[in-house]
Amino acid sequence: MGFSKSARQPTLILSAVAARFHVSAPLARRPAMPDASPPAPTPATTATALEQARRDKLAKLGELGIDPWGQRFDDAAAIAAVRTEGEALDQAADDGPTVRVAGRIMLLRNAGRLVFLDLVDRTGRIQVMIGKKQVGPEAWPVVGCLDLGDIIGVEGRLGYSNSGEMTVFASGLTFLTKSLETPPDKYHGLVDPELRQRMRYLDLIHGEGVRDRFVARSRIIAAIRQTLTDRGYLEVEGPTLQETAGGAAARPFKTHHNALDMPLVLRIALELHLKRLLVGGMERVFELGRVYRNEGISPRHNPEFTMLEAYEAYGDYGTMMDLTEAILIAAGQAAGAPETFSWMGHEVSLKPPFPRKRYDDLLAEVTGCDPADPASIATVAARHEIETAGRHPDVIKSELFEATVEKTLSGPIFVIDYPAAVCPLTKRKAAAPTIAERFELYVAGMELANAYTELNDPDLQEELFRTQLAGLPEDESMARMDTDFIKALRHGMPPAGGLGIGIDRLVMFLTQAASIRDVILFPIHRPHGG
RNA sequence: GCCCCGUUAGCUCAAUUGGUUAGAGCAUCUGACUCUUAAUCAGAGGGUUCUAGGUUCGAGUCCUAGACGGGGUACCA
Repeated sequence: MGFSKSARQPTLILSAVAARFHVSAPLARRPAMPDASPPAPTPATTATALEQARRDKLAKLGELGIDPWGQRFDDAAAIAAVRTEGEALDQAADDGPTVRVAGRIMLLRNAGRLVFLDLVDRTGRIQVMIGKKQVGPEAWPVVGCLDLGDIIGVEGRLGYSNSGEMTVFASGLTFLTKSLETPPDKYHGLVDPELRQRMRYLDLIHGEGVRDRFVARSRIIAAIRQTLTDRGYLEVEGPTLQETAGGAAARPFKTHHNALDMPLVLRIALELHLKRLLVGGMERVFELGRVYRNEGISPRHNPEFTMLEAYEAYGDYGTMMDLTEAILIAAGQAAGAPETFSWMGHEVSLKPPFPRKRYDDLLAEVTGCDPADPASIATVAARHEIETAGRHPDVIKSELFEATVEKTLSGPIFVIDYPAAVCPLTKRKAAAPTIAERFELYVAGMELANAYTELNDPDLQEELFRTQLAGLPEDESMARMDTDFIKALRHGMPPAGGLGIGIDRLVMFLTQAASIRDVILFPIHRPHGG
């Protein structure tokens, strides 16, 4: 849908002597609805009593010849820019410039024939004063129709009130949109976390720092894109509907395609298709996209979340460590995060270089076991009530690491060189085949990034898929056989480094949010029962 | 999935050991006010106490089940 010049709001005509309120297109000119039945009568309950008061004002605006749903309103300045302009003014003078702003009425203070209101737009807040004498008795009734939450445009002189508050002294007002619902408590705002998430639009208006956090999210993602494209990466889009959900260990969401009459799953990772593109000669690729995992919900897990994966031919996990550090620094700056701060009970520092520690060394430090000795690991694992019987030593080691080491990692810290058996997509160290060239970046005990020197030996990849699948339900293994992927590897994938970053967790970290739901605009919720 | 906690007016919150007609602020309505700042002042209206059962002379409060949410835990390499 495009915009046409004809839809432009007629220019406000102001007289220096007697300023008038602008009157927009009469309500009567609006096309009648096909079923021109009268508005549904509203029962006299509390809920609609509040709404009815607003509907009465809506009707009154119509009688005054004003469209309560507004039209295009051009040339409004950002309130933040107006405030900057106002800072430079002499507070005592009354010859400030005429400014034009638009926004939502957040506070309304009625002092008889004088009304003060706080107008908010995406950039800031400013006080507006409207006086009966200043606008004349004809236009004054419009002011009586204003409610908290209404959206208006205002034109007037920028100056200061007697009490020193920067103020737009209205000479013209354009009604832009009526709000039929009562806003939340004007002081406390919306507090109930359920309402805040289900009605995020209200949370964005009334919640302290909520909009800032989502602005930061947008800037973080832009900074990541910039960092990668500056390094010659191409952004691509892989399929979200797949036959086999590979690249991670998670239960997928299942769906079905009717025309093809085939089951499909939603992707759980981006990895395997991006690697196909490495085979295809796209030597530096990344994707920023949604993945879906049919798992539990927690302050750190949402069923759909945003992932970055990046692959660089001729690199390795060391290349990706440098890239990860560059991305975090750029994202931190974009979010305006301080260099050091406290988050989730951890003291964290964005000061590079981030420390790098070997997986086995951390395990030895924290648990006192000998990482090279399966018996020693099993003994310590048993003390942490980890099941050891009949399990691969690397799996026990991995569980022990998660149970003991993870929570001690304040970070950001690179944990490097993982036990190979839990890394079926990773290249082994040439000199030590039981060690995989993999790192995870931890912050506040939470995994933020995961990277490998990518396994590009098709025969080994196929073997790892098979052995990992043996005795394991497919849901529980990340090594889901993907013969098409093996076929691609057989054509030759260059040696490469690959990186995955959980964007939601990164945004949590950089905006110091306690829950993933604070950084996802519309996190999942059960429907309310009917 | 399991454990703990919560749900009272549009919003934010009270309500003694189970005891009168469930209160307050904001919001709404009526009135006053041309310099307010969560404006103020005077008055008024507004409730299926999440739902369904139960115990009791009496339930917002106790019990059972359910719904929704928050935290934890399991799962999530």
